[in-house]
Amino acid sequence: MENKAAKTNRVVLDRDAWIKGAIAILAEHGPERLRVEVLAKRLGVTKGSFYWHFKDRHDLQGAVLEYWKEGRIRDIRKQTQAAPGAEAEALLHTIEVYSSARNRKGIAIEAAVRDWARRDAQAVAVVEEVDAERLRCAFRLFLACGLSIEEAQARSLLLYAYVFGVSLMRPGNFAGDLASLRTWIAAHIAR
Amino acid sequence: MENKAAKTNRVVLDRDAWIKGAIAILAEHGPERLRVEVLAKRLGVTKGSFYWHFKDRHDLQGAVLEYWKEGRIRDIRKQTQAAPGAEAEALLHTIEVYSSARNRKGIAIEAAVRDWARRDAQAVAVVEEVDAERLRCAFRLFLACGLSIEEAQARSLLLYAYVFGVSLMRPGNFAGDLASLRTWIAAHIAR
DNA sequence: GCCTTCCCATACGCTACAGTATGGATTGTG
DNA sequence: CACAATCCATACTGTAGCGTATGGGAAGGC
Repeated sequence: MENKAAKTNRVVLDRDAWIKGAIAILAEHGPERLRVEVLAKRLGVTKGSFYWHFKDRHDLQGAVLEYWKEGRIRDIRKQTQAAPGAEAEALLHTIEVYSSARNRKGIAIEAAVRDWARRDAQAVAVVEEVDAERLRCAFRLFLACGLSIEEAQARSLLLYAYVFGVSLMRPGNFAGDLASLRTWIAAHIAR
Repeated sequence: MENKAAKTNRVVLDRDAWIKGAIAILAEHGPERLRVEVLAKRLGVTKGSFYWHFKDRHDLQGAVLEYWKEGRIRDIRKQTQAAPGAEAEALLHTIEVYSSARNRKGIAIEAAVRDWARRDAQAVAVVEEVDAERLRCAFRLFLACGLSIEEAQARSLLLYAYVFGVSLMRPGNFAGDLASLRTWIAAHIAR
């Protein structure tokens, strides 16, 4: 028979599908709520399937962290690559991309992993690697803009910390025109 | 008998003791791990005591949030009060106090509450009130330094976001002399 | 067609907690 | 001393979730 996928609708998953589902739960409910049975129900299977693909819950957690780390490192490298002479623009672009709220799910995952890292050594290691890579990328851009090593370090740390801060706070009704504030700040950091 | 408190060592608690114990758990293990029985064991009693002081777990959570909010608002007002002409110093002092890692437990609680606010409406309200008050306090200082309303808003947002960011990331071995970087950044924000 | 491999379902025991019911001990008050 | 109020312990039910054991259906190799 050539038409096979018609009748039973049997769901067949691979490790990657489990990891992506796990990350969705991570974004919505945090690392503490990442439960095997809940995830299985979300994917339309039972946990009998889970324990085929993973040794236990901890196995899944490690895979999720690794997956997230790879993606973040790929992303920051892509965002900060700049043609010679265009480093200043790349800096502003990076600030814009990472501090804007349009990437809501990404920010939620980021916050969840960071929260996770307050109680799990493996998560700590992953977060530190990602932090280090992002700082290096920003640092290189500032250096290419002609700044001294010290100032490049200081500005990249300021940039990174600021971007994190805004993503975690709730400016609410503090200022009428938040966008123009952001523009001012980005210029002040990157100048 | 006049000497009574000798034998049984009976532990007697009030609502406040439960709240403080709850905050300790919050700092160490996060809001998700704030469980009635665990807290009771930590305090050396059973949950029979808990349900005398509190209606249920949610009742405790609300009390914890309220307690935290009051403390944070008191603290930021105290830290940002400045004699006329000393506002610039007060700004640097505020940055120093809130971004230094010496207040580790306070930062842990802060992070836990903020994490909590990603899933609980009541926590959201509390965090927003605290954020607003802190932004107002910084804003007033910048205004007193002679800045325009717009720039005062931008700088207070930058200050606040930066302070948050550093408290949540792990600079690790990024820079040799982190302290001097911080000094540079503080000056750059407050200047 | 048959058998092995792959992938998932079902059923089970176990632990951690939330909340309730009830009784016991201590303290204050007349 | 008697008695009520206060505060905690014990025992119970019910739910959520982890991990395991085992069986069953689907797909491909022979």
